[in-house]
Amino acid sequence: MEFDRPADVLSRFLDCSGPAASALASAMRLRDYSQRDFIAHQGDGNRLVSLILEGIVQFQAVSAEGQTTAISSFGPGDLIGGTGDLEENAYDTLALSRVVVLQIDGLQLRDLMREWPELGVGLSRIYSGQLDAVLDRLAVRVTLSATGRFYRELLRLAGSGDRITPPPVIAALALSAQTTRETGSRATSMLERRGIIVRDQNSFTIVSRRMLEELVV
Amino acid sequence: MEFDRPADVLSRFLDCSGPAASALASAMRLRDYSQRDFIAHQGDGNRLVSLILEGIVQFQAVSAEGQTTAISSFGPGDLIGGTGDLEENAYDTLALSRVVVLQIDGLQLRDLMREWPELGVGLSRIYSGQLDAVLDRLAVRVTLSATGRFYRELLRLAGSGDRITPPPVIAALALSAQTTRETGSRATSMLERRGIIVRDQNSFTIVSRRMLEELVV
DNA sequence: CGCGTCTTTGAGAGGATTCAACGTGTGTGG
DNA sequence: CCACACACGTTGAATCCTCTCAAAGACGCG
Repeated sequence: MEFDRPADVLSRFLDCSGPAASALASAMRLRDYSQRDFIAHQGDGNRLVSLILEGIVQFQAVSAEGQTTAISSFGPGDLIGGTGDLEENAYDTLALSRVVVLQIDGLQLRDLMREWPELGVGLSRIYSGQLDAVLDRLAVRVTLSATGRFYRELLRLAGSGDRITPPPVIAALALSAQTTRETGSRATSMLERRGIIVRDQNSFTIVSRRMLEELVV
Repeated sequence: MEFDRPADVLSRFLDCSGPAASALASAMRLRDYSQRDFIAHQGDGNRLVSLILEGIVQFQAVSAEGQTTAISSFGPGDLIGGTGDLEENAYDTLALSRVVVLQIDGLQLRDLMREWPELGVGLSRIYSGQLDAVLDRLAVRVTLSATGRFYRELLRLAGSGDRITPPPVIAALALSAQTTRETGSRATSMLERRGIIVRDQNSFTIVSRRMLEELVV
């Protein structure tokens, strides 16, 4: 991916014409972050708009007591930062892996959109998709129990298959289910005791998908 | 507002030219809902995109045990429904007051955007604003305590003034702070006991805004 | 080998919800 | 006009879900 010209990448992600993509590309700067870099901090203004080309970006909030919880994570094709209207973020933005983005100032993007309206088409599609995803996540957070969310993430990870290789990292799964390692570990061993899953050295097999699905409450 | 021509309203909300607004307006249907009407149910597909002209729309999730929690609420200028990509909503959409919307099928909107790219500019601005708002709300949900969220909603309701008339409905406030009536009531009477607010028959006065703000944790 | 990360399990604490009961006001239908 | 249902508010008590703290072992890496 990083060998493509930025304009091509933009044209693909935003589904826009060559000239528009070129104009935008020349206004954006390529930037990369290594794993665990902070892209933005809680309290920063988010004037900068970044289009993720590669890697996973996670938003996480730290509560008053200091524990951090993952709010949401985004990948290639997603936009982070945005309006520039909002005063500041209520969360940290960090790179979960090596991350490559194209960045532009929010106001400058707005100006460019006036010149190349078609850019808005792709942007609105992306934003709308992210909005749906986040709303869904919020609904799940409110509706489901901690273990329920954990099981749900497990099912999502398994996809349509029943085997997960390599075995998932409990801590990471728990974090993305917005709970703690310990809760994840307890939930997993409960599944194992009940025979709903089988674990071995290098894989994770769902024996009874139905039973697992019933635990998502 | 309802006396304006739809095209004018659209032009204002989407910040687009007259012709584009007219084209869009002729493809959208005006529709209104009375208070407490369901606009969409949990599990429905959301092919339909609605632009809110008037009224407040609330998304609420019902958990397995049956209690409902408000996820987010939107007002005039906001968009509900969306991509059409997502299979189904994880929440109910209901009218909190009388609501007037302009509706269009999501796919049809996509076609129109191909013809009038400038529509995307306004749409992306709206979506991006909503995304920020929802992310903020998610962060708050994860970070703050139940009473903290309640106090925060109270401050938001008060705006820059110190007096709220008519006095807010505790139950509604609690719901929008994603907690229960009881917790809201307890939080309120605590404020009163400590002299941070004063309540009478028909108003609600914040005596010490600073102290109230300190309780938002 | 030491270090850091991951996992596991137990015990404890705390926050928030749930259940229950009661008083109040409002609107509706007989 | 009155009885009644219904939503709201208040308070107490109990419960339960999660998180925190703690400790210990396994594993991979430099």
